[in-house]
Amino acid sequence: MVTTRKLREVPSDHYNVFAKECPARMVLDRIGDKWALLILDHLKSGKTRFNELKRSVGGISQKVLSGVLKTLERDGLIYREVYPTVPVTVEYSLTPLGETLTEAISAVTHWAELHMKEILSAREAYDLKV
Amino acid sequence: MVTTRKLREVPSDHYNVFAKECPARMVLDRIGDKWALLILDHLKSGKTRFNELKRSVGGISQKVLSGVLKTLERDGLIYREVYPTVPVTVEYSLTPLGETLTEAISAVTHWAELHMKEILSAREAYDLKV
DNA sequence: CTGAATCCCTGGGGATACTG
DNA sequence: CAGTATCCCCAGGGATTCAG
Repeated sequence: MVTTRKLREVPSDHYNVFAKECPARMVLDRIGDKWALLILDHLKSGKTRFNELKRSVGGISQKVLSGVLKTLERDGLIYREVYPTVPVTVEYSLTPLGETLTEAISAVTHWAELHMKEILSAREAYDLKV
Repeated sequence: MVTTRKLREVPSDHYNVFAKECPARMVLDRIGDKWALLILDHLKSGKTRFNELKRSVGGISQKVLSGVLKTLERDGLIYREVYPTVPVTVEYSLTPLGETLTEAISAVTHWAELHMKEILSAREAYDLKV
């Protein structure tokens, strides 16, 4: 989620990108945070349980993991299945919608891999000048 | 930029997604924030000056705008051209690299427009159950 | 006009302890 | 096991002012 303090006056003649109705904003808010993409990526390899996810993502706190999972579930991107074993078992997995999203995202990650070096060298060049 | 407090122990047997070398992380950090995508999008329509950008984006402070522009320039995604007029004129525009990125991103924004309704109705359904 | 410098406040998210 | 509840810290970013 992106931080917005007060959301002051937004010129009314201009498409309000903060509105829920802005699709790009909506998706970016979902995948732009520190963890969501990673979780989605791990779920591509199949159903995964909470602690399993926690371990494989690495370095995420329980609070944050459960929070991210909740919003992803709310948006219909992942399933959450509870099995009444003892102790309880919960499995997360991608919904069809979630799968199409990971495919769309792969365009960006692919771009990233392809152009990483250019970015890195651009940074070097920039830092030298400064 | 994503917030990371201390970057504790990350299991060493696991690909460190926080490392600069993780391309996805790098790009997401660049476009995942509140403004970068918007700016990139506005720049698709051609060279734009600072205040022009500020107005058309709407609601962004000068400090933040100049900050985002700086990191985008540093990563080789936008050009910054200074004309020694008086008062000074500065024009920003996409580099070829920046253009390819906006194209990659469009896969996601297109997905967003396509599936927005599904997400919205998933939210409604979820909120009813809770 | 284009920023840089300052001050301030908020909420994301880390650590830890506790439940069903 | 799978979370919830608390506390706390700090970087992002808003508002405002100053400068080349």
